[in-house]
Formats: sequence, C-alpha cells, structure tokens
Amino acid sequence: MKNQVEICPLRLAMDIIGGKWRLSIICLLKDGRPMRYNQIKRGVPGITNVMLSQSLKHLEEYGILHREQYNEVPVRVEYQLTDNGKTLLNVLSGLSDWGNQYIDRHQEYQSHCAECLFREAAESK
Amino acid sequence: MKNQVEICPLRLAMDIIGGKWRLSIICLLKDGRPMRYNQIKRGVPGITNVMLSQSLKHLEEYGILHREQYNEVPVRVEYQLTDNGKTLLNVLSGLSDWGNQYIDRHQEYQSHCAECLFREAAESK
DNA sequence: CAGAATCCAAGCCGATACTG
DNA sequence: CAGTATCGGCTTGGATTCTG
Repeated sequence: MKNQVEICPLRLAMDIIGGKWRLSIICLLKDGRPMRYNQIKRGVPGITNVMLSQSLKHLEEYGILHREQYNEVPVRVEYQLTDNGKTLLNVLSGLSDWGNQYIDRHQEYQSHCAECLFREAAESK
Repeated sequence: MKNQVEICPLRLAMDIIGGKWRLSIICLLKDGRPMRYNQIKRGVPGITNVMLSQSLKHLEEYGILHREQYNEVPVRVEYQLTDNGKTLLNVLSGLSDWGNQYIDRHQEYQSHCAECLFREAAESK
C-alpha cells in the first residue's frame, strides 16, 4: 500500500520532541508512573511555569502524555506517559546510544543534564 | 564499566542533528555517494549559503560528514556520509517510523519536506 | 565554485506578576 | 495547586553582498 503524498515523518518526529524542555519531561516520566505538576517542575530544574505548561500541553496534544485532573481542593493534576509515549522511549534509547559516543567531547553537558534519566543506561556501558 | 559523570547523550544527539537544515542534508546524502556543494544546495530547496556552509561544517565537526577538497580551477568540494553518519541513519529510521503515525494530522508537512529521502520508506508501508 | 561577512527579522524562551 | 498574561531579550535563521 502506497501513500501518494510526500511527507516527512522524520521531521515531524523531531518537531514533536524538539524544544528545550520536552525531552527532560519525557525522561522524567519514563517509568510510567503519574506525576503531579509541581512534582515535574521540581524534577526539571530551571523550567518556568510557562514553559512547563506549554510543553505538557504540547506533549498531551500528540498523545505522548495523558493528563488527569482531580477536582479536589486544592486541585490535583497528574501526568503520565501514554502507551504511545512508551514506544517513543525505545526510539529515544537508540538515539541516546548513538549520542553516547560524543560524551567525552562534551563534558559541559554534565551540569545542565543531570535530570536525564537515560544516563544510567549510558553509564553502565 | 561505569562512567561516573552524569551526562546526557540523548540531548547531545538532539543538538547534533537538530536545527532547521541538518536532517535534510543528511537525508540527501544518505546513499553514501559524495555530492558537491552546489549539488547539495540544489537538493535542499530554500537553503542559503550561510545555513548550508554552517550546517556542513557542524556535521563535519561531529564526524557525520567527510569533506574532501580538490584544488582544481574552479575548486571542487565534495561531501559524503562517514561510516559514523551511516550508523545515524538507522537511528533516524526508527524515529521516522515513530513519527509516521502523525502524518495524517500534518498534511502541511508535504510542501516543505518533499526533499526528505526517508519518505519512500514511509510511503511503502 | 564554494564559501565568508554583515545586518536584520522572527520566534523561542525567560522573568515576573497574577488567577480560579 | 496548577496554571495564564504580559513583556522583553536573545538566539536562530534569512537576505544581501562580497571574495579566494
């Protein structure tokens, strides 16, 4: 079966996961457990409310995160990876393995990427 | 063997292949054959000299492309994927497969991504 | 032919303040 | 608690011109 139109799923994927904060959020949620808004905020050092809510909304729109709101007082909102988001993890893992060859050249990445949860996998190799 | 420092190969990879034009160039060169500067320029519609030379230099610095200069008159410069660049193709292929699920929602991507050479793989599915 | 230099525009992102 | 509104700067990329 052939799709006649010319499109670029690769660039689309890059646009979905690109941006400064999205990967950090995905990595933080990679275990599949739901996390609350402020929990995520604490887990991604330096992120502002604007960037966090924007990123969460974006990832939710693409079906990578699920947002569940509990109307308690105060309100509680939880985010977690969808099944589709988990399929993304495998792809990102491959990308991470590939990028691992460059770590020696970029030690300055240590400082602002301590939150990346793929690092254990990289370290154990 | 364990690397004690905390780094993020995933973000590093994203920074290497990120940017507006780099993927287009990589896709254009994916067959492994060398291409000349202006050949690449024609193959990536809309790119300017500044962006092209900047992107090529960046990709060369990370060992994804090899640059070979022939001092003829006029000078001839050829670029081709390195072996390391070819390993990247496999990873990108996975990312492209993942992104393929979103094509229906983003038909506007047709117009400015006709150059993406992963599209045949996506179409045949 | 294969770029480099310069200047300019747009958009991403940050800081701060405010709200249901 | 979980966001939104607004403003402003800075980075990224675009247009044009020039050169070995």
